[in-house]
Amino acid sequence: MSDTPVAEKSAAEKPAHFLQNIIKADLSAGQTGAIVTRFPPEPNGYLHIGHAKSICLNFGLAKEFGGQCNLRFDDTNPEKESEEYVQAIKRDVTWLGFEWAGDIRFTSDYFDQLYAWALELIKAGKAYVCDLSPDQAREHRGTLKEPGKNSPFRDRSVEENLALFEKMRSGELAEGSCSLRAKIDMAAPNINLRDPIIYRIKHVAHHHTGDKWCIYPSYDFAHGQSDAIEGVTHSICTLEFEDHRPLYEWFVENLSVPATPKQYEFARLNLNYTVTSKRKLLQLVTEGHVDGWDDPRMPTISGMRRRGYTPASLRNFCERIGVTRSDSVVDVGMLEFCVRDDLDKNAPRAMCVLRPLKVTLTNYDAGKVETVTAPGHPNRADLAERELSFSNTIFIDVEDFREEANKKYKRLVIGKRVRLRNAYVIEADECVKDEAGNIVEVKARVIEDTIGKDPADGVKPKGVIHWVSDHNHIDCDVRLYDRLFQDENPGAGGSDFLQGINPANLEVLTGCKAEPSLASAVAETPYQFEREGYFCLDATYTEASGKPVFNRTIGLRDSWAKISNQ
RNA sequence: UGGGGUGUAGCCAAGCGGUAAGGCAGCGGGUUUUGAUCCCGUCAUGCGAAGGUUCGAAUCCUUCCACCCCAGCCA
Repeated sequence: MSDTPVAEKSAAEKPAHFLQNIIKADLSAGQTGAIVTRFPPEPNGYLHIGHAKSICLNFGLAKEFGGQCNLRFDDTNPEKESEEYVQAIKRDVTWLGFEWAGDIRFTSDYFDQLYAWALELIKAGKAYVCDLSPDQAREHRGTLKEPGKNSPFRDRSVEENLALFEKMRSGELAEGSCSLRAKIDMAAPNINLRDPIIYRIKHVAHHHTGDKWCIYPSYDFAHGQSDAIEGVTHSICTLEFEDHRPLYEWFVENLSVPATPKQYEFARLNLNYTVTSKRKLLQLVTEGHVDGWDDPRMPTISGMRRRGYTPASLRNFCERIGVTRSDSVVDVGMLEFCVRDDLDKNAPRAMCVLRPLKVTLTNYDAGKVETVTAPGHPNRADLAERELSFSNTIFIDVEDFREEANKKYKRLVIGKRVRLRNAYVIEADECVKDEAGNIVEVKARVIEDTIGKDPADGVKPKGVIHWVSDHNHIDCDVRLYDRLFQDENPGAGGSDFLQGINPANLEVLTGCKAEPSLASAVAETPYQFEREGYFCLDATYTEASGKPVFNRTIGLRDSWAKISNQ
């Protein structure tokens, strides 16, 4: 699946989006040689589905146009960042199927150069050390409608600024006591141009540079220059950075950078019934609403991987939703379609009875065991067949038996026949109940010579159900995941997004019975449990419980649910 | 008129002056040893609104409306 056994549709017929058009134009105008893009996450959390869109875009564009895409950690704020996140991000990008050009890059690798450029700005009279406190700086900044006021420290001499900046660097000054600002225009209608802070004091160790620095460049001062250092031609980010573009360009124009990268913005991905803000995801983890960043209910890449989503399905999803500049909210149904689409084509089939009901086949010899073979996939001859043991005691799902039912119900009913998938047709005679009236066993008969053929008497079964034999099966637990949120837009209108959590987002089933082929299941590799959905062995819970635990990736499309609910 | 953006079906999205692609969802039907898959059909007299230009406008012009982003020493 991750390596696309069934080819992903080529994008040949898909119309080009605006970034592809821009690149085509740049290329044909000789505007650029091979393009260079970059995926620049800050290592302050785990990657989620929204990042997947950015990853597919940046790496996809580089691949499509024969260029390269770098992986750069935008690590300018050590307070929130950590090595754990760096490792998780690398793993996720790789898992998604992408390979970055050369070594991993860190913005912090450029701190020396960035510092030199700050000096350059000071010497050119284009930056100054400002002693305003954060609160005072805010007051001077003005508002959205009113211009700001110049800082009283704006006209310090180059020499004084140089000396002060050196004091900032050497650690003599306290955090917040001053900052380095670019001297642009306090009356600019674009607030980002009102003398933005480009270096601040943080007496914090950095996960990558250790204690070397106690001043750190801001995002704005680091990003464009880092792009220039790496020769990035097309620096693609999300719409909220649109207002930063003039500043991005200001630095590129006013500094002796080796290249002139250009910034382009696209609309970030929004998915209904889920949240993708790092703050909210972090809260779900820290408050224990889920079991961790890789909980299968999380929209993180690691969560989706553990859930059984495949790299190809995620890539296909990102391809289908398109790339535009208009805000939109994609229906999760679209994601679910892509997951099912890939899994249906590639997942081997197996049978697993989630809620077992014993069926005794009264006309089948008690000691007899027959081996029946079943295809690995209904239309994939390349997937290995599996062997099933058929005996006189089997299990079917409680949902697949009723004492009586109308014609719409195509499963086992007393006096009626049903096909056991890959095996015999059986007919139910009676059921046994406990004192509480619960059905605990069904007694049925096997219709002779019906493996691979219809009953000789011409009475065909109405439906097909799955089963597992008592003689040979494995016991397992199954976790049925549903959407984490029941609200389409959790937290809408300023409400607490946690109120939108779906209380039924997980149902743990114990005592499930799976066919023997599942004993060799490998974690995170998908199976279709026929008539139930797609499942994969969990990567974490297995060892703890002693029994294998299967995660439901997603159920099959279920038109029966519509019929039975009406 | 603070600045910057965006409006095409329930959702995503093509279209760039020649008479509204495609996908998801939905609906109807067919095949089927998975109520799955697959296949067929159907789904905008309409492009945020109103005017205007034109033989012809989603595409050009004007005005208006709605929504999103920006006032971290976060990214």
